[in-house]
Amino acid sequence: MSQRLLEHFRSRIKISDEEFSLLLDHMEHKQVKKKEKLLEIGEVCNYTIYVNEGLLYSYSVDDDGNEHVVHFALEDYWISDLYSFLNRTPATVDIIALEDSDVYMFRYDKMNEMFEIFPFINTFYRQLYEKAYIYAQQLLDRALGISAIERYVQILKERPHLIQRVPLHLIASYLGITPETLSRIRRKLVKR
Amino acid sequence: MSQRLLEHFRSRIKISDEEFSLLLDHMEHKQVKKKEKLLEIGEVCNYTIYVNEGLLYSYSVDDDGNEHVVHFALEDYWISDLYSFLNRTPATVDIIALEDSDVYMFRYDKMNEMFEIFPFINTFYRQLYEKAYIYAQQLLDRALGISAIERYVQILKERPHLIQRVPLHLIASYLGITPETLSRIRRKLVKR
DNA sequence: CGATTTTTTGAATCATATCAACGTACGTGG
DNA sequence: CCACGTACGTTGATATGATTCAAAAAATCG
Repeated sequence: MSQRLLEHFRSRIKISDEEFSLLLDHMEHKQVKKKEKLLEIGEVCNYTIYVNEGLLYSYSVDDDGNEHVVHFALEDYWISDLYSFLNRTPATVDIIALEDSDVYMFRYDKMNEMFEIFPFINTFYRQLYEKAYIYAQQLLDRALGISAIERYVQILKERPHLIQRVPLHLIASYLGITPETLSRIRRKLVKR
Repeated sequence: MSQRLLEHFRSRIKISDEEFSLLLDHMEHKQVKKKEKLLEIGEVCNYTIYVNEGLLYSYSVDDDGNEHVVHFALEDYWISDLYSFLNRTPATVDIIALEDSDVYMFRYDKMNEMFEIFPFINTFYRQLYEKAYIYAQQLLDRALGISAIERYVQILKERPHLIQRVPLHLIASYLGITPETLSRIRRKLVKR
């Protein structure tokens, strides 16, 4: 069911049922199995992915081979390697399903066509990226300004579902700390 | 002279001289003196500011009273408190001129009007925020994944002008480290 | 020039990483 | 459906990088 996706668009722009139906024709619908890889480092990213059901995440690998989780996308989130997608350069992240998932995808080839057929998609994406940018800035501000324990508490508050559905070592990686440190933080918090 | 701003638009969208002229009529042009404040924490942010000449920066103040530099905007950059601007909520940053500057500003009241008169502005902003989002993500990835010294080296490489024009304690604040640590990092680097 | 701001230096302390070991849970093939 | 292997989480000891506080040196401003 694409009800969630329709609501998602309607929260930002005016779109009729017919327009939405037409738009859906330009998207791809896919079921992905847990652990399935939707993008591999080095490939050019051809999709922006909307998560209708399930949970995907992306991670980069640094020069020392350390993985670093960049983004978790659960229901109603988008995920992609935007830089690779827009600039047609090799992706710097893997995107992998953490759970069996149901996704809708925009293919790069169709983007420009879409912006012509549906001018309102510009408005939609402008608003989407405004929000994404603001959120990234907030995370950055926190990453630099507050301690690991406070960052964990923030995430507990803001995205509680994440903690329930994601293994702790991935949360640690997302927070930029080691699993050991996260374990110790959690012990401290329980004691309180 | 608004030549730089015209180029700035033309790098993203098609815009005729007349359209640009009309667009300019919807913007405000201002000279600001060094140390002048363009936005104060608590106010609602009414502008997105384009830096034509000079250098502005924004910083937040955390619960412990520590200032944290969020953004440096030199020539051809934009600066604002986007969350405050879009949601009409109190700003969380001050915006201050670090040098005498020359800026063009979009006022909030006129934004919706502008999106109607100039539909291509949606496209422009979409692309602007795509880029801003990507950059913020990169910074975040670095903030969490690499050490202070590597972050400083990165900024040296990517925005060398910044180091030349901005006091080091503000660079330190931007990197999320203390001025003392930055001083020690620089000593190490010189020794190499 | 004097006053203020900026940068540097040193010593003690704190937060987090690292390395190593162990316990637990989990799913997968037999 | 059980047992084994792998993935996940915790704990301890030690090392490292960054902060804090105090002070002095250097640069900049009016």
